Amino acid sequence: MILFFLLLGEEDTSRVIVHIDVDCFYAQVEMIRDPSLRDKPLGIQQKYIVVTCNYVARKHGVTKLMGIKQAKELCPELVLVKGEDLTHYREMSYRITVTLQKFSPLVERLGFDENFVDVTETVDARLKSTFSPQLNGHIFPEMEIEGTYERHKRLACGSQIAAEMRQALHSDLGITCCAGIAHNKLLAKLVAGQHKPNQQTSLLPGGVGKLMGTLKTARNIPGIGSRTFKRLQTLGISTVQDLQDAPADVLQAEFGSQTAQVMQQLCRGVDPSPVTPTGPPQTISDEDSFKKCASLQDAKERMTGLLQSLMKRLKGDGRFPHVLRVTVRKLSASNKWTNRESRQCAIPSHLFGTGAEETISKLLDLCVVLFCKMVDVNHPFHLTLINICFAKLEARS
DNA sequence: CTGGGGTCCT
DNA sequence: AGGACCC
Repeated sequence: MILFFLLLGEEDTSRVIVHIDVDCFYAQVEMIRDPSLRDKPLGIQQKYIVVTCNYVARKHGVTKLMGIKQAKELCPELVLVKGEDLTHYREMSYRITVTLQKFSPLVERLGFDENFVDVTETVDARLKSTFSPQLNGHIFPEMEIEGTYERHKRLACGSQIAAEMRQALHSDLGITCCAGIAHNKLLAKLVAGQHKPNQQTSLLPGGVGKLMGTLKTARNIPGIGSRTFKRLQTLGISTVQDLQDAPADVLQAEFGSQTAQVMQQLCRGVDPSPVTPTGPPQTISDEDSFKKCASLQDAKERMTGLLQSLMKRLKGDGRFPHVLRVTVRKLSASNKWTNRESRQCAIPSHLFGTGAEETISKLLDLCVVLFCKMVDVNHPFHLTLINICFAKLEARS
């Protein structure tokens, strides 16, 4: 059956994908830790930025990634909680993924607060009983007639499973979220945003065109980032409709045939990418940004702090890293982005044989070597960020 | 006065 | 080692 679609160059619409998107994640974690924050406007602060805020704060016009100063102007009573230490968020994030894994082993994480779950097999199993599920939650596009979803049993079944997932997250962890249910990852993610917060939306296959039409520009298509969007604008392409109408040869000339084809599929709501189970992290990193770091002594103190925190996380992970990477950001008049430099080296396995103190001291020596490959410490320098990353994590050898 | 993370590809 | 993308 699937072969038949593929041979005709058509899409497989038989999958059922659920996208789970936690409501204002960091703010929820802090409200769980301190319930007295629930009815107050709450912002999570990293350096000078409100990275996210609860819905009480949003009513006052506070938004994600807003400067502290502007947020306080809009909402003088805004309560700010520092969120630079991600420990609690990371822990809750993995608890959420583990809870979802009870419904299907096919769970893919996207950042700390989103998960894709492929529930196709669960749907197939449930539909073998004669039971016919009712659709749970909102539907897109909205329709007047209820109960006409007989053709969409699989979607309705998926929406029941999504409701069960959301119930489990709420009763087990106290977390509320949105869910989107559709036949691929792109559409599940996009439709999840239709009704917020703490609601779920299912996409009828006939609503794909309309859903894609709700996007303001092609930049809002996941997978089309700022860089690609600028190149599209160069070609006079800005809206999703522009992209749908763009001649294939124009896109191929700018991006190459593979990228062009993926973009043409995405803008039509076509996304064959599988839900790839995420597993344990590939890297463990810790970073700090600051106004100024201008001496090797200062850098060593900061790197020691990062290493201490990383060693604790490594203990919880159980694996050992075989690569160490140090990244710095140098102060530069123009682009604050992309001006990061990194150097990496192998970690001798014997380094983790002794006590933690000794290990940290030897890792710091390696960090300093890497650091000095990027920064000439005999001349004045001005750094605004240091990152240390453990990579090639393996079971130990 | 734009975080602190992550992924994969080139 | 850097660059794109995601949150």
